[in-house]
Amino acid sequence: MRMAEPAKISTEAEEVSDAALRGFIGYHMKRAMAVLQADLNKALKPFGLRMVTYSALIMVVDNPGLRQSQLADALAIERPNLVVILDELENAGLITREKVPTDRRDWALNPTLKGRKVAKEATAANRADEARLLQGLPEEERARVIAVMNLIESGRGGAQS
Amino acid sequence: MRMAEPAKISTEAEEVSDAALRGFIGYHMKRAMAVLQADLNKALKPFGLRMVTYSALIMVVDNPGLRQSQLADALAIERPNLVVILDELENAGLITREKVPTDRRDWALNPTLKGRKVAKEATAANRADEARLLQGLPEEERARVIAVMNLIESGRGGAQS
DNA sequence: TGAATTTAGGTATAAAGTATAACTATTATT
DNA sequence: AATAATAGTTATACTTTATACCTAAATTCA
Repeated sequence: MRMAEPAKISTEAEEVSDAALRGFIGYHMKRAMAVLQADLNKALKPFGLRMVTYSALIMVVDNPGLRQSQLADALAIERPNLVVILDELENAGLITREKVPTDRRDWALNPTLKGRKVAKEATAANRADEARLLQGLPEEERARVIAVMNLIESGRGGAQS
Repeated sequence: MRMAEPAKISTEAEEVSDAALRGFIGYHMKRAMAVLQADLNKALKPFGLRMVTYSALIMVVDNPGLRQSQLADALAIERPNLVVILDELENAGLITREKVPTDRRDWALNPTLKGRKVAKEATAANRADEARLLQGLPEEERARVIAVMNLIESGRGGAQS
């Protein structure tokens, strides 16, 4: 057997290719999410909202009276993390937390008038932003993508050990 | 004008609906990404890799000799954050950092034999995992989703202030 | 009933991801 | 030669996400 020669080491990489990674749908999703999230957060800034606080606000507007743990479940957020999000919305005067007489452990979440107004305006801004990002993608195509996202989401947790 | 009566406050939310949020493609993407990321990380654990370290390893295997800043650009990672990722791969014996004689500021990244082997195995695991998540989604549909992800990614940064 | 358990909201804390400023060594510019 | 620019790095901070634990209140059940 010959003496080991040093392995041929490339030291020039003219063209960097991510072709292998592009074979994965997750790679594309992660990159697209980064752009989308930065973009939406920019659109939400004028309303003093982030993506998470926007989502929470919309849920409170659409489901007045819901409890924090219901909201945490619905948004797949851990309860401790939801606390600061709701603090933020409450301090901004967008929602209220009110004791529930029938179960004094609970707090009912309700939107304020301002909360409803801001939710409406922020939703319009978000829609406009997403429409711009999708650049006239046909609705049918959009629905198809959403269906695949739901398919992925439903496949939760089945990885082999 | 009448005295303000307390607004009618709902305190029972039987069914929590996220219908409004489901109108946004970003909402579905975020939820799907959370599942996909947790799933892939589980699949990568046996190899001592995370999603980021896997991506970096694949890039080094496919582009031997590339520089750290090229890699940072390709993966859209900030240089300082890449350092610890490469430390991790180097400490695991999967890649090497070698001084480049022609420019002594540079470090050329190259995979070790073990790195190539692990990359191959981890890629197979990832592919299997993604296939399971997509549950036999036709290739054409998959390509369609990727095209939309690329469309979103290309729309970077145009939000109105 | 009273004791143990569960649940809701909250605090504290940690790990991971992401971003910026600034430093050293080296190379390029003028 | 002086200045500027670049590669890698360190330090740091902010955000996101996760876990353990605490209290008050309600529920279970023996």
